[in-house]
Amino acid sequence: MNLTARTAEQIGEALRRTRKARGWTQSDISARTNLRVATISSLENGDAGTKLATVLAVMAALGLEFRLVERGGSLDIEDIF
Amino acid sequence: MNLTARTAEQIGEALRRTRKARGWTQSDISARTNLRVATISSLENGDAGTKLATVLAVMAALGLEFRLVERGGSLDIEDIF
DNA sequence: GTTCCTTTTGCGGCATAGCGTAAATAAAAG
DNA sequence: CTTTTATTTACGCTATGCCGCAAAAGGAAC
Repeated sequence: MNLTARTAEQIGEALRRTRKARGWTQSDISARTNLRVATISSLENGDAGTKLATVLAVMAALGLEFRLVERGGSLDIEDIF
Repeated sequence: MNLTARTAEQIGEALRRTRKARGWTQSDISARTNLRVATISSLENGDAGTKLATVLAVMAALGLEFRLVERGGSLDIEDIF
């Protein structure tokens, strides 16, 4: 899974793929975050107007965290081994 | 540098540290992003209401990108070598 | 002290996120 | 196919981001 993101579209895609990998629906995320399903939908579809708080809530629900890395920076160890 | 972030405060801190490491001012970022200095300030101080577009613009100006990784996930290769 | 640069805070304004609710599509299951 | 579930879109609403602009506060150097 490539979870590198420089755009809202890439973040939305990564969140949707992670959610599906967990076997969850947008409704499940909604229940865990108190965000509306419509808000999750908008985020997954790449709305750059989404608030940081919303992104972080969904990330937390999915068990994800951010790493801020240099563009073209070090590879993740799992990309090698 | 630990650039792992789960909160707006951690993202703001990481952005500020990266900016300083580049020897730049908030005004420099402002010029590169067309965001106000006040907006950069707010973001660096951990305002979770900041829009994703704003975060991404500052990240791009700093030459950074996101990686979405599992909490407690794989280490960055530079943490080993 | 003063000067200079940087960061933070405040104001009025416009644009829009996220809310509740609901309906309309889309996709999956039977 | 029909039924069920999932996702998207729309309405009116309140809250707030970001804007320009400005002033205040903080920090470093002299």
